[in-house]
Amino acid sequence: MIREQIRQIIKSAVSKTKMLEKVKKFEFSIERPRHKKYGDWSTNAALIAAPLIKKNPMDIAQAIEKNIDDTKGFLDKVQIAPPGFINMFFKKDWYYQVIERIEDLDEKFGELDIGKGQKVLLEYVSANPVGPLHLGHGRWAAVGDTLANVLRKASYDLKTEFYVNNYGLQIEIFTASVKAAAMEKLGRKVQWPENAYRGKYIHSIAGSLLYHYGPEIIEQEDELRNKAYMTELEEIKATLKKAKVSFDNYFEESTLHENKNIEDIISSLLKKKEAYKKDEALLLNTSKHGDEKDRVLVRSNNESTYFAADIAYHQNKLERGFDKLINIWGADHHGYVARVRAAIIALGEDPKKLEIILGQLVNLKKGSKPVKMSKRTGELITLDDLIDEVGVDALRYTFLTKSTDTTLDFDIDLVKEQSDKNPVYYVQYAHARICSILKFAKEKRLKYKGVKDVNLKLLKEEGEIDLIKVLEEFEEIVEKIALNLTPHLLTTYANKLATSFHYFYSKIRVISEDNNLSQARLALLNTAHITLRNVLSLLGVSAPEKM
RNA sequence: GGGGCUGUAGCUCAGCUGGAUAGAGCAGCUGCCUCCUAAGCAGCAGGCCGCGCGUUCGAAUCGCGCCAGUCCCA
Repeated sequence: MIREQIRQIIKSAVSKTKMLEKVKKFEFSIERPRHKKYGDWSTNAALIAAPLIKKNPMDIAQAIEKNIDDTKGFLDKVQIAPPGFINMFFKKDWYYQVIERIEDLDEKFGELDIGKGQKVLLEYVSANPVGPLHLGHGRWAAVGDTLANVLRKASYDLKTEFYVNNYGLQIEIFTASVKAAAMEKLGRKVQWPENAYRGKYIHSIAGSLLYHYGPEIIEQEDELRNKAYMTELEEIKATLKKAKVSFDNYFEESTLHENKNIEDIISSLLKKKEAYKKDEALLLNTSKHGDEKDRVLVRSNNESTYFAADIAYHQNKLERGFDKLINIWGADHHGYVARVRAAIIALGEDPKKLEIILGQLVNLKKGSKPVKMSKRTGELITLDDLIDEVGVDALRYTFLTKSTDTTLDFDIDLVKEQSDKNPVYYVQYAHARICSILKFAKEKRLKYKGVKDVNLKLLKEEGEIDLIKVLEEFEEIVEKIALNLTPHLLTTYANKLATSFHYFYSKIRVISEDNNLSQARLALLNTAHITLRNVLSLLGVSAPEKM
């Protein structure tokens, strides 16, 4: 990328000054200045150097500037600005090159090789299959899916996974609830379990099971349990599909029990002397590895804990050869992070392989009133309903405008009400406008010849050059997201790109009497089209041809 | 009591691996459609970047302390 090329140029200029020969570590930044008057790129090298060699930063800057060797010839001018910035201005020719490159790369524009050779497993959503997905799940679905798209674009060998919690107390209560609902349907006397799930969906699952398997299913305990949660899991998958989210793998917790993975992990931890007996229970020595206290693996009634299963699960992931495990967890699980990390250390694995994105929660609101989200009250707004109400595009985009670090107030009324003015439409509208111009060109029987046969030098308006500059940033955005796991930067960029395009659109007419100029502008339009399409595709948001 | 996250414009939020005049959307006000879609553009107004101290040539950004909100654990 261009940033590294500039870094090399500055580096060699610095070494030619011979000022920093005695300095061992010299790190400076290459950045895009906020204001145009400071050029296209800028470096603080002189400011960093000043205290190291006790010289005036302006003098150092001047010395560096004199030694800049622009072999590729894309620098128009270099300026020194107080207190010691070196600002570089690029020739327009350099930006014309960007157009050629984008057109050439097309849908590959934005691809990077930074992740090459790294196997990554991204686990997210992982909702218990005992009820429909709700708003909070939707946030992680959108964030996780887009993050996955970006990581793949950055050449990571990525797999996505949904951990299905189909074992344990929750499932038993859920099964008992479905059973009670089924019996009620058959007119039998029912004792609803304590803490029963009471939602409408419980009754519809019961109805569906009775319809497909007859009343006998009620008495077949294992069958009932499996069919019940699998029915719900299918619902979850359908909702995910609606949200345009798909997983490479659904990993069922029960397999860890069936394959004795949990037993194995426990005996191996005992052997390593990481686990110990206390009273009748078995504990893992997590406090030795940074957790605040030791945690129970097996209770005194001889049942293994959820934690034990989770250790086995993570071990399983590592055994599958992943170099990095990324988990997206809701912030309410944050107390869990330390103990899972500790467990990984106890297993003798590298805890750095585990990266956990703790996503803050979503508060659902209707107007100014908070809406309680509980699976058991039965009164809950499902993700499915929500997609119907606001649309996938608006939903995904909205979720991706916020950093995972912020608690999100999601006001249904507001999102519905303002849907016309939602930022997603602003971005999509830019795409529709591009298509509209292309359509108009077609009507005029004006055929774009391809960048090789176009005189790009005709592009010299401010609105044109500025647009190219924004297009060029796309790769940096992909890089930043992949390295920092911050997919929300994509909407910030999408918005910037749309703004730049809308400005271009309002100032510059693409199709005109001047044929050569029209061709040049069609080249630019084409690259804007490619970039916007690629951005929207990473976001999982549709790119409409008209609106 | 301990911990995670947050505190930036009236509202919802970007920016936070330190940079030169702090941004967007919504809400408000003023202009702009005989011309590729006005779901747009241009402009106005709106900010002790929670508070204090520190580090630095330079702090919304880093460190420490405090205050507030939220969630988790006790």
